[in-house]
Amino acid sequence: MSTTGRRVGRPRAAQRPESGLSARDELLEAAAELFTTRGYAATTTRAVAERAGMRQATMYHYFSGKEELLAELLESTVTPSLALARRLLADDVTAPPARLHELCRSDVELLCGGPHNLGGLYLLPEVQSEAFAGFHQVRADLKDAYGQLLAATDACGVLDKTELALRCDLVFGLIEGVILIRRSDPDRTVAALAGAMADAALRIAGVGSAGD
Amino acid sequence: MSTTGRRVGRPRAAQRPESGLSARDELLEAAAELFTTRGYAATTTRAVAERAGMRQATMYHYFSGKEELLAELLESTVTPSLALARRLLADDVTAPPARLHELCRSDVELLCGGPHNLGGLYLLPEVQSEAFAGFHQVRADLKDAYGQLLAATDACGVLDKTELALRCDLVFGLIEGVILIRRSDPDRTVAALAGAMADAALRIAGVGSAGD
DNA sequence: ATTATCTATAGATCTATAGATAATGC
DNA sequence: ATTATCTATAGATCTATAGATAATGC
Repeated sequence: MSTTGRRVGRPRAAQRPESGLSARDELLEAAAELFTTRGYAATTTRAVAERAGMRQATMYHYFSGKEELLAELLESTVTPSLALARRLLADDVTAPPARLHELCRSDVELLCGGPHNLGGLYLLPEVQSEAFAGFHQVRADLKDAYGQLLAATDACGVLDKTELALRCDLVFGLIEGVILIRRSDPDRTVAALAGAMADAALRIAGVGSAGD
Repeated sequence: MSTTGRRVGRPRAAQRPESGLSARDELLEAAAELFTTRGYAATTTRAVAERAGMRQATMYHYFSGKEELLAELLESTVTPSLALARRLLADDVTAPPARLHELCRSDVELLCGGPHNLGGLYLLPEVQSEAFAGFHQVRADLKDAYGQLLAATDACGVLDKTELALRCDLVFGLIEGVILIRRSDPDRTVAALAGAMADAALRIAGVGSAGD
């Protein structure tokens, strides 16, 4: 029974109060802050490790390098959204527009939720590389879910395939655009913004009431 | 009268066909490509210079460093839009919704126009630094112009100040979001997208016809 | 003389590995 | 014995400057 936080292994050189996180999570947390504020390439492995409370070389005990840190952070931004989208797709009780609204709303909340505008990581040019195929796959699945809900929303089948794809791009772009809004105006009330964006998404989808 | 391209100064080590651009513009062009595809911090001064056809040290004859290159590229993405916005604000013939529509449409065209998704540079975390105050000022002015056109569009004065500010954020966010759309789907027909986004912007503004 | 370029390089990094060390666990 | 950490460092950069050089201009 370890009452104090004494752990296996050589003690750290710079002792700090216990964060409660595992060393691995301390590194992810540090990387999230530094990558989002200074940029990925501009952040050194030393900066990440030291902010996490350990020496540079120790990082390699947990990650093979910066790239692995980024890949893990990226996936954490889309995985919860995809899980929600799958739940909403399976829901055959709620009307499609309400489900689309809910997906948009929660997605905005998730993207704005954490302390570090993690969504902004996806804007890094480096992310286009194939090293992040896992992330791109999850994101593509998420977008596909948007497309399915959009199609369901257009119950009468007014829109053809091309038009649906265009609206999907617009809605998905609007929602991901919240990353830019959050960046230029970080102290916004998230709940209000999320609701307004979901309303806007429905208007773009073509089911918004004319004068709400 | 110089029929050949013989110029003052020591000749370049690696001779290439005349690009027609000044050395300064060759550097900006090279930087635009590399910054947008590989990222700012990941791009070395050597990479920029060599792609522009000169040696690394020569770059310092034209720019004080990478930062100055980025600052100049950034401003080039918003200055034309602001000029257009000012023209539209001064136009007292065209109806406000049509002017807002035109601003959105051209803005999308400008952001998607060049060969290099230059708008994407604005997503770089480094840009938040004060070194780019000039760019941020122009962008703020542009957003302000959007706000004024939006207010004019709401002729009856249905929306209060807060609601107008929110819609301005949404519209501006939607338009800038085209950067993300372009990145994930680079081969899109720009004209169609620009029209669709301008339509979507008007719907968000609250003046879209219900069933178009 | 002026200019645009070059070559060379000092100094400052940064990454990733090798190998030592100081805990706990058995 | 196992583990988490440390220290030290080789090798590979990258930036920015100093100073030389090869054109044109007068």
